[in-house]
Amino acid sequence: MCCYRIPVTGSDDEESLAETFWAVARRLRHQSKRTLEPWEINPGHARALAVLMRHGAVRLSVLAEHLRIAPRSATEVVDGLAERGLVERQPDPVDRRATLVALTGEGERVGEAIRVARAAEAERFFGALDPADRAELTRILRRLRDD
Amino acid sequence: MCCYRIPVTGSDDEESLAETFWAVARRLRHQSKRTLEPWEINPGHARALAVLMRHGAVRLSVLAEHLRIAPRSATEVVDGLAERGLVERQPDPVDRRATLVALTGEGERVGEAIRVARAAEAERFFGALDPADRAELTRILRRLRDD
DNA sequence: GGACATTGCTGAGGTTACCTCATCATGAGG
DNA sequence: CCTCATGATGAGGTAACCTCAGCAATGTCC
Repeated sequence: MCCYRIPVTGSDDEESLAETFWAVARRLRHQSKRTLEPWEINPGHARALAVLMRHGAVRLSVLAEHLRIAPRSATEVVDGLAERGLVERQPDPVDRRATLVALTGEGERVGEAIRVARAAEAERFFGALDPADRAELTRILRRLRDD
Repeated sequence: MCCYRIPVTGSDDEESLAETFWAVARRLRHQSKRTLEPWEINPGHARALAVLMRHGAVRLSVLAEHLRIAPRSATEVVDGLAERGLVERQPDPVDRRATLVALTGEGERVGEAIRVARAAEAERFFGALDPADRAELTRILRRLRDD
């Protein structure tokens, strides 16, 4: 029943703007994953590293806030990174309940390498656009982001 | 160590194009979730409904392909939708191993309602742009999607 | 200077949305 | 027919989240 239909070409593409947007997002996400493969690190861990690179040692709860996850979940992310020797817990000197999460030397090296790889990836991805289009896209996306 | 730094303003926004893109994606995703709330349906189920709306009754394995998930996972999605009375399994007349997944009357009503709500949502979201910008965005995103 | 609520982290255990592998029935080709 | 391939699903696993309860350290208020 119903099935004299064009065979599926591989993906659902209705030509709405939103669909196109998500198709691009999917492509970018896949590329991101590939970028992270050399370090065998997942996007969540990479995000945490990025936060620590930008903000230095922070309390676990602050890290959670940045990552927009529950503090309990941040505990697990930190456990994972600590296992790989990329971060370490330190006592917070001003509040002995709290623990600071800090990058190790190795963590900084890896974090920096990932930052560079990510920048190259973005360059490759958006490099399909000429500078004018890139500027346009930036302007339009900012408007959408800022409502 | 290292912490004479600017306090966090609330979110991580480095001004790269990729970051901006993801910020927009996040906003769109949240809005989508809100759109689906009235039907207490999650994005995965909504996607399945959309596939069925577009293609009619299809084999479970074909549905899985469209959703880009494993057939076994599609079984679960269909279970969920069947529980709510939105789809039903039918024997495939040409292959008794296969089962077709078809929308029920209720499923079609809900699917259509969601389609309309989604269209309105996209209109609201991208309505921040004037028609010229919208056309620009479409053009640029298509290029990024199609490499 | 207790008493008491609050805060920061984490153990225990749950949920969701996926996955793989094994099984079972059916179908298709030699 | 016998064998191999295929479609769905049971069993069981994983990743990344969550909430709730508990413990230790802190802050507050009389």
